[in-house]
Amino acid sequence: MYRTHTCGELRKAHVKKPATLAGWVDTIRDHGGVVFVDLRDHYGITQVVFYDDDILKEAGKESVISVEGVVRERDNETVNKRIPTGEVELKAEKFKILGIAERNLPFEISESRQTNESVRLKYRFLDLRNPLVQKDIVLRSKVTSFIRKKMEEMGFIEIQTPILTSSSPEGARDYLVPSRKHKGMFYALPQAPQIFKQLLMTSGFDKYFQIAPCFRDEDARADRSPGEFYQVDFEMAFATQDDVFETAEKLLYDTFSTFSKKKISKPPFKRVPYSEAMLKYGSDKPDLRNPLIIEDLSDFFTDVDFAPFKNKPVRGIVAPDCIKMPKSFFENMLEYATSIGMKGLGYISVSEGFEYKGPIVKFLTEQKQKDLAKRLNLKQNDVLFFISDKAGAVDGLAGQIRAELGKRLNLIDTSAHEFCFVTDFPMYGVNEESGNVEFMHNPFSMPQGEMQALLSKNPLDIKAYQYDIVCDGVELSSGAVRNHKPDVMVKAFEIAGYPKEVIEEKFSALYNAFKYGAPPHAGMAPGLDRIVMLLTGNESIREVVAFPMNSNAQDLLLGAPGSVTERQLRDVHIKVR
RNA sequence: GGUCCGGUAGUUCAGUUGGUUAGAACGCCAGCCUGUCACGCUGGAGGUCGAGGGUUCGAGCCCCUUCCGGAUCGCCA
Repeated sequence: MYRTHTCGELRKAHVKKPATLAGWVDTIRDHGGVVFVDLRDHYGITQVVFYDDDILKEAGKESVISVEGVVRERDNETVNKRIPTGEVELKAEKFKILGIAERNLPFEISESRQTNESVRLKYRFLDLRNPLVQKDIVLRSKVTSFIRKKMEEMGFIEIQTPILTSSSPEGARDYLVPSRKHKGMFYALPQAPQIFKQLLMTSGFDKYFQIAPCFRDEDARADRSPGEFYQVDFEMAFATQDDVFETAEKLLYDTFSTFSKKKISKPPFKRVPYSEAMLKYGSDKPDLRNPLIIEDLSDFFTDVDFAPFKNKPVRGIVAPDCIKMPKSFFENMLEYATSIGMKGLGYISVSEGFEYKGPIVKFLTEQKQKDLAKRLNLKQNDVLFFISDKAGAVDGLAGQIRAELGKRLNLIDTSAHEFCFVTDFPMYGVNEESGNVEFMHNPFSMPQGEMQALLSKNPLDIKAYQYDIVCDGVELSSGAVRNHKPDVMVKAFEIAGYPKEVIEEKFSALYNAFKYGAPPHAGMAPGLDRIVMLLTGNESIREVVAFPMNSNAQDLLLGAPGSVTERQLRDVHIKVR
């Protein structure tokens, strides 16, 4: 028998009883004649006492041992209040080495999080021994299990969809798998189970979900794994956008309030139309914990003789109490503005006695100053920042300034999680290079107004039943009410410049299925990795993945991607140039 | 593919204006130590300063090329 108890288990009640523990040697404190060993396993740490200081010569730190002994109460002065087992210790009588560890570890286990990431990933099995690293993976498991139960409670059934499939209508680059039996043909790994879940709806399943692996061959970011990630993918038949929102609210509110100590925004989550999000927050994934709001001041400057702003899109952000900030704050903000491509960052500060100061003031008449104060409800000690650029860029820049001001002025309430739905995404947009009308997002979303809108409206004015769920400025997922009507689909594609044949060829499965009677359906797919990332407060998504690839899409532990044999290549009819 | 930041001991980092034998902490090794809990004390080993080239009497430091890592834009819901 390797153990009778785990290393997190022994308490005062076990005193004087025999026990056998097994685990990793965490630290050794050798006092000559008495040796203290912290023995660590998945469940915790227990102190083991040896009275022979030669006994551990063989097994150094991180070796795996099994120790038989008697549980003993610790003296008052020697109780360790920092660990749950700290009131007792195991007096060792016999021990066995189960797995010896090399002496020169690549890093100290307890400090692995401070170690260079490529070293951590190469020795991920050691990194994961760090309880602080392991606990995030454990939390992920609990969250996954909770979500599964929650979805089932709400009447969803989990169905696995194929991993070896063909390309899906998402816009990313596919991972391709060459076919052995069909020379020159390829499978694709699913970017999402999009088509399959819509086919399930057409097949008569009512509420589907899946903790689904998704594969996209695109570059990584801090909050985006390269290659693969998991979505809580769900779809509902006979459902409206509001039905989906209600489900998402229940799922996310319950999950977050169960696993986070922070304040969670209560359902119903705020609905922010896309156009409003872009104007007020300068982003389609606004962080609502940031109280700053962007104001459109373009019309205000039409009669002001200041060339950089006159007849240009102008945005303003009022930063309360910002006047107290030192000169360096304004210099640093200007530096930041320049670094994101702005030509400058004008501002007006409202100092004592409502006196306006700042580089822009001299261009404003007294009346204009009054108008501005009234319009923006300016208060003493406010600073008003101006952002101006061409129409396509100004919102994004204002959004970045808003985020940066929020951060530097410490305005973001980090004790809360704020959810919102961004709704009413435009169906179409204009490609800046070609000038052509294109699908802005998923081409399979239902246009608002359906056929009538497609026939009568300017394509650029047509909105889609397409939405995102955003938490703290992190996009968790997008979703949509799907277009389940073949004729509307044909027309929608026609507007984006695709003939009917394109649908028939590239998306034949869905198109054909819908010809045999499809229910209206809608869904979304919150990213599991991002949910866990928010819940654990990690900046990097790699902290919540057991075996993540590095940002260059390599698995440093197993060595993927790696080369294969000539034979393997021949089997799948591949010749590498 | 572009931009920015970085690469010095096993790990995390310091390294002055270009100037003697490149340092610290932790880890490792040896010795001492019977109540520590990140034990302590004494001593020791450990370096292709990412690689290549250049400037110079002299390069960790300056220049060029290149490789690697991270962030970010493009890309991606």
